[in-house]
Amino acid sequence: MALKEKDRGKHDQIIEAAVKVFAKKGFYNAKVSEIAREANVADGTIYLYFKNKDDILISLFEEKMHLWIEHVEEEISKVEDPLEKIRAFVGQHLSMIKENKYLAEVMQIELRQSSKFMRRYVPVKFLEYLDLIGRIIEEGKQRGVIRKDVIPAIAKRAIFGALDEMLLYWVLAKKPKYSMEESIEQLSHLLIDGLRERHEDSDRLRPLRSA
Amino acid sequence: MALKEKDRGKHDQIIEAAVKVFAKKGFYNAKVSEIAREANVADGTIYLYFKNKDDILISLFEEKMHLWIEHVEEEISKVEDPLEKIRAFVGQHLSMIKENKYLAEVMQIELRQSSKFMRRYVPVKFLEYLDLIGRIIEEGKQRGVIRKDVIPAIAKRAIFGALDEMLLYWVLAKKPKYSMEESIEQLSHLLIDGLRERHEDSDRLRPLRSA
DNA sequence: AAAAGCTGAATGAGGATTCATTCAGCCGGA
DNA sequence: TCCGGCTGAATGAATCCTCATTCAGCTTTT
Repeated sequence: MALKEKDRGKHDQIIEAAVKVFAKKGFYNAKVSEIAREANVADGTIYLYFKNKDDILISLFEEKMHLWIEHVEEEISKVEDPLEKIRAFVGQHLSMIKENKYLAEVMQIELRQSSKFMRRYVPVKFLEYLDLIGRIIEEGKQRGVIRKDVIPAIAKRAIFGALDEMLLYWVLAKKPKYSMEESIEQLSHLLIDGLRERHEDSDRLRPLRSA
Repeated sequence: MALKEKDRGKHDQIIEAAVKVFAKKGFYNAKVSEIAREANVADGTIYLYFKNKDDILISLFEEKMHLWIEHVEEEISKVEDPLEKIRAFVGQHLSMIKENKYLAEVMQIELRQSSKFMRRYVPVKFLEYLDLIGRIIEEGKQRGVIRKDVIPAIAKRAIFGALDEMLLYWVLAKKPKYSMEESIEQLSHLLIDGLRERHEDSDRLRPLRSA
């Protein structure tokens, strides 16, 4: 009986270790034997659970992303107003680094590489995540709080990009110059103002919130 | 006497070849011998001009980015209004893929990796590029066309991120669903609306341009 | 004929993957 | 209940292959 890791199975142990090692070294500089060591498992054991090194990374993406999407979806569903959902999404995405620093690092740095150079890999889960933003925008347009001329497919990428670059900043910066809260506020304001429909009536100068 | 490449020197030949090969394969999957072949040069020659493989990539970043910044700076200086400068910047960044597809791909995919995992490398030129946006924002605040509460250091990253993700879309998509022009318009509108100061007077519903 | 520039075959390190071996736990027979 | 045999998960040392880098010699320039 396992003493540590409360025996969630070798598969999970290995994934967990891989997140850590990939985050620290990057995929190409990470040694399989290092992952094995971190997972308290023999080198060979890894090949009982994964086809090869690539497969570890891809499984990691899919599984972790899946959990993350579920989490974010739930948080967002608690909010009514689409524009406030945007704010919530901003908050969630940036908080990824608090929830799971290593995961954020791996997603940040390795996902791009992989989707470009691993021939067969299509980042399904990533697209799903993107679409989460897309759906918020659709809803906002429907309800008349987001401009009719916003194209969700474009806007969702722009929004994701803005968030992701901010997240990258925290991932890389040793000593960040701005607090997370401040950044969430800035980003939300920028995006919400950029998206919102401006009605004839008086809301022009209404503050976004009492803040 | 060189027949092709009109003898701009081996150094440039190698950089040019490296851009192509890195774009196609990614840094880690690119073979030095492949770069040599592409550059019509012997493997060993590369080491007369560069310390090692890493050095090729870093030189490439610095040199190419330098040229790119000069180009963008010039284009932007032609525009007066800071908000229109934002539009110009958006246009320029997205056009990178037309000017130099391979370069765009390398910047997109490899720069992140490198700044995280190459211990000593600080992407000076990248920071310079970011700052270009920062200065536009400062100016806009000064002139009262951009909100006073926008923090340039944060906004510049958000803007860069949004642009870069869009660019990535073109780099990766085989069959893009949206035209470049459309995307430039969408992005500009989103960002300009997000940043602009809204004065008491009537510009609330003034269109961004006749479009 | 030096010097400088270039060449590309040879080297050797590094690391992913393999596979012969071990052994903990289970089953059926006595 | 105890024992011998069996199973397959787990191990990790050995293998094998892939390049980055080197350098002894060749070519071109001055």
